[in-house]
Amino acid sequence: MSPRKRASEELTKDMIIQEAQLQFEKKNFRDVSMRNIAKNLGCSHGAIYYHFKNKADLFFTIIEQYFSKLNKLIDETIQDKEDDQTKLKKLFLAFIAFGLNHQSQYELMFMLRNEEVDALSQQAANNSYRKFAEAVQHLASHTVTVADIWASFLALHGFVSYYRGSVKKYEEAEVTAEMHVNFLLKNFS
Amino acid sequence: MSPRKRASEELTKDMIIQEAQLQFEKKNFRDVSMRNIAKNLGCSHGAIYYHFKNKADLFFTIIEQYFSKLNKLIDETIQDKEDDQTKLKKLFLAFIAFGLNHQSQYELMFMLRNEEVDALSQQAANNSYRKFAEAVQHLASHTVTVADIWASFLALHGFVSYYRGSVKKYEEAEVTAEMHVNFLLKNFS
DNA sequence: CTTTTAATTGACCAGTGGTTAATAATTCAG
DNA sequence: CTGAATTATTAACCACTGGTCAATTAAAAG
Repeated sequence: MSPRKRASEELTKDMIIQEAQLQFEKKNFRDVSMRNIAKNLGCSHGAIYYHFKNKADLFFTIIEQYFSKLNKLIDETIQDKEDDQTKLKKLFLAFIAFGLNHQSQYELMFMLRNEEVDALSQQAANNSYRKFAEAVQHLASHTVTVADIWASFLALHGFVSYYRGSVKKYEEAEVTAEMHVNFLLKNFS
Repeated sequence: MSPRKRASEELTKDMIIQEAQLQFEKKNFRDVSMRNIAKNLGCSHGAIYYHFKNKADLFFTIIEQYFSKLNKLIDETIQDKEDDQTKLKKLFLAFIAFGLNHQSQYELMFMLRNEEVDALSQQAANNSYRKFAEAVQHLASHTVTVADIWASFLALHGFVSYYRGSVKKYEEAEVTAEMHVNFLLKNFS
């Protein structure tokens, strides 16, 4: 009946992002469907494809904010007024907390390999890791090898990868997380 | 035309498992479709559902073998004729090698949470972990806490979780794997 | 006022896992 | 040996998925 809406009802990128983000907070990348986003926005799913190339494109746009969020988190941890050892511990725990409190996003950021937008996503992930690595280097008392930093990152990643799914929020895994981090910190003191 | 095949052409559980396994070696759980399995078997996909409750059921049947394989791997490592420290290192590397050489299977074993058959799969995973933990306990020179064993498992899991997707075979990540394991072993000597 | 451009729809494609009535081959019982 | 019960299979169907595209209409430009 109306292959174009009135100006007041027109769709914007922001509206789509907002709705997608809303659902993305409670559902996996795979469980959020373009069709359902469209339905909640009161438009056809085809309309979304006018604003975004594809699903990966839309969700990568969302994910970018979370990369920034993570980067900011790393920066903040370094600037804390505490001793380096404490800060290092906080950095590790903060990463885990981020991963477990943004599980759907973390999955897309560090677990899924998206054929399409992968290049961009990969770059952002590398960038975040670089920040992480610099922070560790800076906070570790003795000189640490890049290998050890990478190993500790993978270990944290392992924790998040495992507890996502068996836990809804970081708090539920807090105790175990601390033990995990203590294990890792033995190598940085 | 023929709602039942001649006895000689009848479908068996084994035939289905074989074909599914074949595809599962090269494709994800998600990328192997019941319909394609059926096509390659020359039957309709509905027929498979006569033999297996659903996709998860079929694939869990396959996965069971891989849990056994992993368990055997752990046992074999302990029985090696080497010093404990070497065996511990080999155990860690063997786990990584298993994960990276059976990526699709590893995903289903330790990464995906299957609503349906999850109880069984989870149990098998716990069982394998128990074996792993016992082996570590036995091989570690000093007494180690269960927390440390769990932490090291998660760290190995993190390595596999990361390198799956960026690597096709363990060999491609061998060097990095060794560094990762050395990092972990510092806590067990 | 007309033309151009931008945004939207809805039908469509090819694919997914899963269900089920109908049916034919096989097995079982008398 | 025959007829009934059982078993295995098919094909049509359901409700989804991501994605494309011609047609259409609102708005903007000339």
